[in-house]
Amino acid sequence: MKFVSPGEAAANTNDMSDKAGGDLVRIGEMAKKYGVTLRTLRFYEDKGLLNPQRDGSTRLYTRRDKARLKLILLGRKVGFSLRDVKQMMDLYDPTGSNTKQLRLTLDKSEKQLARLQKQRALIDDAINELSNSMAAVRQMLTERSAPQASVAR
Amino acid sequence: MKFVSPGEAAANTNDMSDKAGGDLVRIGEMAKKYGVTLRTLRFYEDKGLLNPQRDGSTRLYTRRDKARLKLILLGRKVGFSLRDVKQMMDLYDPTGSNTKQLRLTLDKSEKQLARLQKQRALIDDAINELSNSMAAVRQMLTERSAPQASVAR
DNA sequence: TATAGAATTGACGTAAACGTAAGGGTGCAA
DNA sequence: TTGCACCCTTACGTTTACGTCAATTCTATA
Repeated sequence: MKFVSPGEAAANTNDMSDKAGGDLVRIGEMAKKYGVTLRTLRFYEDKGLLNPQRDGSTRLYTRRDKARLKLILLGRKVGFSLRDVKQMMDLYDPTGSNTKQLRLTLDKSEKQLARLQKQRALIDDAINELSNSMAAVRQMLTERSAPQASVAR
Repeated sequence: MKFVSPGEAAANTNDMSDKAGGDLVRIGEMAKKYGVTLRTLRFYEDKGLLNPQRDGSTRLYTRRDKARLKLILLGRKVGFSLRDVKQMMDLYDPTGSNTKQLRLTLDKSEKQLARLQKQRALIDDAINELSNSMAAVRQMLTERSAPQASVAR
């Protein structure tokens, strides 16, 4: 059974033969499309974040999987753990207002935002400290005619 | 053989009986003084970052060890790996201008500074993205009378 | 002297998100 | 038929800086 020959895959328009939304892609194309490795996609699946169909043993990713992957990548970008992402996504219910999901997401987001701001503060701190000691080191290098070392004493 | 009774340890002024600089402290006090665990101190020693004297099997930290620990903690704070810290400290030579050490330190520092700035940029990015999606989620929560979910589709 | 408070050396465990083989299958073009 | 290009599962390895026992010993003090 054939789905998309690797060559013409990019030229794939809208087939829409399948009710669930056509354009099934295999793992290689999926990976290329989103800049991740095959291992990553399989890993996400293993962790319950993705659930592609199968043709025999071959994974086939649908539009839905792509949407989920986008969310995962966004989550990862803003610093959520995969566990968090999973928790939030698991609450998604196509029928319903998803209030719980949204609330949880908002809650986690607030906490994550706080973490990020803290991290930024730490990094700013580190940058300052580092800049200071760099200045000191430069000092010592320029006046290294006077042999007093004061770094490791 | 007794060194410092845990109680009066804090009231320890300058003994200076030993040529190498007195005020030897054991690991417990050392840890308390610098806010690290015993495990950490032993770990640093294991990695060749510290080299306390011994009284039998008991570690005794000198002024020199304290200075080194301070450096380690500073390095850690600005994001150096322990390996980096060790490399830099290993070049320290009490007799000499330490030009090599200083150059290496400066070199590593520049790279680390670049990494920190990159990280800050990433975090700023993340903060922005997160803020945006939070706004979107809030939107959806306020207008959740209209049951169109658009998060996980 | 009994006991509590330090210290010691091992040595396995942890976290996160994959990397990296190893070994094997399928389909298609030359 | 050979040879790629893909795909699969299983499973150990990686990284960093320690955490967490476990079993034992030392020492000071009441």
